[in-house]
Amino acid sequence: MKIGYPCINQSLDCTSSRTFRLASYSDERLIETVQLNLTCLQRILEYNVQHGLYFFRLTSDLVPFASHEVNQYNWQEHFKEQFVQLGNYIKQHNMRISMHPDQFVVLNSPNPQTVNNSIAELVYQASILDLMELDTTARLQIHGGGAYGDKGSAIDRFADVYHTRLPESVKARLCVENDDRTYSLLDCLRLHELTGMPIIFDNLHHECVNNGEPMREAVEIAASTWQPDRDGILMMDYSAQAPAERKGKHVQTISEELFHDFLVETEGLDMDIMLEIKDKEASALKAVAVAGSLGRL
DNA sequence: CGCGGTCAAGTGGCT
DNA sequence: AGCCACTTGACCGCG
Repeated sequence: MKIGYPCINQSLDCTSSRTFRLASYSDERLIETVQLNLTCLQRILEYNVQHGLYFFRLTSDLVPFASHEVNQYNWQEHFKEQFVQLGNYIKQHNMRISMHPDQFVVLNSPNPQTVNNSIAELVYQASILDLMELDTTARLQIHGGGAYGDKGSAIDRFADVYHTRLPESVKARLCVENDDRTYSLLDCLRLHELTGMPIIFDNLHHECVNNGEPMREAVEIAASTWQPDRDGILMMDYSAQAPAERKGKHVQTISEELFHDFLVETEGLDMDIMLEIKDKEASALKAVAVAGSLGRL
């Protein structure tokens, strides 16, 4: 079991998510920003290794405007060697990597431009993992998208785009995550049947939207969609409901007791856990301690 | 130099 | 009807 956190490290004085306004775009600004982001990413990875955190989500902002037409610069070639070096470090330390394209990536949108933009963004994010020469256990996670009043049709449209529009580089890494209002675990299972994509499981979203599956059974269902030799073991996002906040809002800091209970409930199941908790690596470190005390690491 | 409005992109639920 | 939340705030103009 590997434990990690997404995108941002709050203990270091750098960010790998630097960007700039579209109006400020220039190739020079791009090169400068990507250089800062990659340098910081290396520092974050080193921090993670030093602290036993072997799962990490790369920010979508590593290369600003990477899928926007304003950016025609061949950053892939310019930073080729640095991506290889980062990938080597990741592989040397046996780290697991994911990326999570943001809410604008919607493969089943009725708007063709939205679909085109979404595919371009997926191609960009897959290319980051390819440039790092990571195997297909490094994944891209997206949600099912909208329902548009007819979820069955939306699911079919997703599968059609998957088969007819996505390049192999994306299909090799894509997985679908149950969300907190539209696509339940069973909806994702339908997408899995139609495409072969594994399902990345989110426990908090499952608490928000489900079809009655107990937590352990839900984890088992999601895990069964992963082919370990090709996809790696189950990836999951773990969070807990922020008390007295709207449904689905993530807590500020981990409850070690709740996390302990979750691990007990899923005893014997192998998975990598991404902590979607506001205070980032602080909670991840506590989670590592809890998992270690249960002999799960 | 710090504050705060705004930023490429979508969707749906809540107030 | 508008706001908010979402994997993650950061940029930049203005006072």
